[in-house]
Amino acid sequence: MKFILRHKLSILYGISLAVLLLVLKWLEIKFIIYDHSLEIYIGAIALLFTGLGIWLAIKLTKPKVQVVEKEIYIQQNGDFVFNEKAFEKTGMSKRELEVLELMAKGLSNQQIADSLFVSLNTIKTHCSGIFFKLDVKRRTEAVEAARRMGLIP
Amino acid sequence: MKFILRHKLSILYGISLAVLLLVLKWLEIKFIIYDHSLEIYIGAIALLFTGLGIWLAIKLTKPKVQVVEKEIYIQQNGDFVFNEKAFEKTGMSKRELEVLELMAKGLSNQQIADSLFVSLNTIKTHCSGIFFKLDVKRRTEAVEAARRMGLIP
DNA sequence: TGCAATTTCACCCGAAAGTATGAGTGGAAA
DNA sequence: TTTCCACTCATACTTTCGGGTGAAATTGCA
Repeated sequence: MKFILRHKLSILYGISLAVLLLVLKWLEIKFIIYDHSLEIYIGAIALLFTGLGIWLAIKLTKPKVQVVEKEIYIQQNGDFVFNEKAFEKTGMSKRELEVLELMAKGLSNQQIADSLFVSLNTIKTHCSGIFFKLDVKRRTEAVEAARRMGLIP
Repeated sequence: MKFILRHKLSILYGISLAVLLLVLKWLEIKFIIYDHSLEIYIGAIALLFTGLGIWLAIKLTKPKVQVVEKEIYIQQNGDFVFNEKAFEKTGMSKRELEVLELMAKGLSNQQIADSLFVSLNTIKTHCSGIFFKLDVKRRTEAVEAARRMGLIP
């Protein structure tokens, strides 16, 4: 069933061609026309006008535009205060905090590297430092911990 | 000039018909076919396949997708309230939400699997579903998006 | 100027995450 | 009863992450 739905148009077109051939066969019997050049000629006409129809439809019909509304959720929490004390307690450097913030936004190490114009290896090093200082193992854990400590909103 | 531009399509179609007639005439001379039913038959074929072409084109042309971004503001006042509407809009299942919550706590896929007493592969499948429905690529991104939408605290 | 901390980068390797595809099961709806 | 969907699990593969280690370059401060 899936196959039929997926190839609906191909199948329909195939059927159309089959019908055309049948019509031609019928004509052959009807008029006892054995000159095959007529069949070829009719086929050419059919193709030509199919093309014409497609061209006409494309030119005449207004371009179909499907408007998709994408909702963007924006959180406005002005009540975030950076916990300076907690930050100092971790012993994190400024650069590490920068990386942590980008990490919390969901960026990959490569994206963070590109944002800060440094190499991927550098970001990895910073990550290791962050994980060590926050006493965590994974980036998601780090983000969770940092949020609880008030280092990021 | 204006007239030509305005009636471009009509003119072209007229020309097409004229060409068809000429072709028919040429055939009449060429094959000395005096049976007018053939002309009628060819005309019918032409019309039929023009229609087929139009129908095909209409069916085949994909609507251009235009994404309109709609901003939704959420005010966060201290304590967390679950955004039911946003949740329904994502189309996520209950199970996926469960996985998302554990994910946001910083658990690894294996830990989530152990918590929910299912296999690691199952969690991976759920993760893929979550990422698709939240339109993100990574777990950290998913957590960020879910938090903004008010799905998790 | 010299030292310490920070920042930068590199390489290797294993673990974890994520993709793609297919499939089986049970419950609810049509 | 059939169909649909959520949930489950699997295999195979690619990409990203993170650990370990070492080492330049830079910066800030004594």
